[in-house]
Amino acid sequence: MGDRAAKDALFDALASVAKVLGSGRRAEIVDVLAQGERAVDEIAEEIGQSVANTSQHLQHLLRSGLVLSRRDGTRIYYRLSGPGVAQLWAAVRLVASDHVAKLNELAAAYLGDRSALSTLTRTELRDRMAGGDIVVLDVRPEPEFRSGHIAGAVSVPVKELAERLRELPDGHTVAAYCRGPYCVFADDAVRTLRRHGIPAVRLEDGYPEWEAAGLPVETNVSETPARGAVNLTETA
Amino acid sequence: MGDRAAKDALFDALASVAKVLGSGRRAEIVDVLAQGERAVDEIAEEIGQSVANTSQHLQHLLRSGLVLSRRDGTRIYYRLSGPGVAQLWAAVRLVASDHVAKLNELAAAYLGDRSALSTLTRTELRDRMAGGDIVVLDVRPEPEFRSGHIAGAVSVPVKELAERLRELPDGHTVAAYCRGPYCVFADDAVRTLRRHGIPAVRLEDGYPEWEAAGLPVETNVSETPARGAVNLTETA
DNA sequence: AGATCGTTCAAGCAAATGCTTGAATACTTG
DNA sequence: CAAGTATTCAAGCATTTGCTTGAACGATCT
Repeated sequence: MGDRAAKDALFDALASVAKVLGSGRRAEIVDVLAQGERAVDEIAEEIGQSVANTSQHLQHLLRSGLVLSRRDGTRIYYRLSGPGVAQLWAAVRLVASDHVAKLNELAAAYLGDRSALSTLTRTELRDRMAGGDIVVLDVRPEPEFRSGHIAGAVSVPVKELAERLRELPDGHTVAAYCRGPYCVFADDAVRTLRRHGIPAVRLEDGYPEWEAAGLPVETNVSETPARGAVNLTETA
Repeated sequence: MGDRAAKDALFDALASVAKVLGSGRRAEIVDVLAQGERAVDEIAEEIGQSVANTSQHLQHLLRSGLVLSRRDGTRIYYRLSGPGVAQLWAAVRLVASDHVAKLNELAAAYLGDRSALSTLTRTELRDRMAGGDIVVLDVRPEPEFRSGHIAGAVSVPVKELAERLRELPDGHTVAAYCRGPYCVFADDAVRTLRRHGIPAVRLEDGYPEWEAAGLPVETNVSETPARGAVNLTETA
């Protein structure tokens, strides 16, 4: 014990966790899975990669222990293996935003100019929801809403927002939220709403942070389960 | 804004932080730097690599923003660029210990059998120090002690411990601590002390966790500064 | 100024990585 | 049981990584 080879092997194993997160595509996958479990083809669609490539990344994540999978009927659903993984991803983002030089620039290039969009913190949103004068819109893709959302939120994926504006009640401010600080959905939603004269703000961070903070959430167990018994067998 | 290329670039940048931690040798470096700043040749010695290779890893860490450097006379000292980096490293270790299958096995191979060694938590140690019936030994290499240690601890690097046993006062239990949960120094120290009939326990984690918890520390500013004014110019 | 010490650079090489394409597998459904 | 769908495997490739060796650089000290 205490020899070089064993130490190297141990630290290689510790580092393997970081290594697997050290690919932009896998990071995107983790960002998606932080919203809840998803099937392979959905994930591939989200990250803009081929199904085969996405599957390989998922295998990689699986072998490293960051995700788990289960089969339900014909599809295989992946999920983060625990809350620690989402926390790790948050820690990575925090360090990046503090110390990676070009990050602001890249974020601006992807997110656009956020300066005109006002934001609400989690607690501000909670308080305004208690007041009842605000409509909360979950603008993430529908499966993410289904596997968990802010209690009382309504699902209107940003892609459908423009066509569903008339569903919104008059005379209320709208608060939109999505995956987190590096997600554009809520920004786009707020811009669309404003363009139509509806007062709108964005939740500063996303659903995972809301959930992690212990604020009220709803999970729709009745919608997803699909026909047949849910098979809990791990496919790992 | 919102296009694929920009999103990929953004997530590549976020993932770059994880990527740089995704090498066992760089992880060892971060583990060392979490104790305080060190010069290149010292780090090379600690991680058992050539100076040239260590320097390259440090350049890598520097470019990614995780560490900073400063020159003092003839040597260049590296340090973590902020507390978030140590937190990130802790998050990596936590996920690894929870989810990496073979980790326990590898840890056992490096650390040996810990079952016979009793441990103290941070708060237990703090309370027993208040009682005054315990001697606290910092068994890390001396430079790490010098750049910061538990208030009231005595520096006896584990390499020197066997020859310096007579310095220890009689009739006290000894608590040894080192870098953290994956460090062998305190284990080795406890084993050595026990072998000589001295009651000894190990602090469950290490100095960085003690410091992060806001418990009392001492930093020896007067010893290190070296001749001449400290040059604060970053060499990055 | 020259010698010395600590650090970095440059080139080279074996091994690993990320993606593609096309085939194989495993389950469900008719 | 056969057809269909979702996922994984396998091979191939251009690129990147981690380490080595030997030389170059930069600051200090005589």
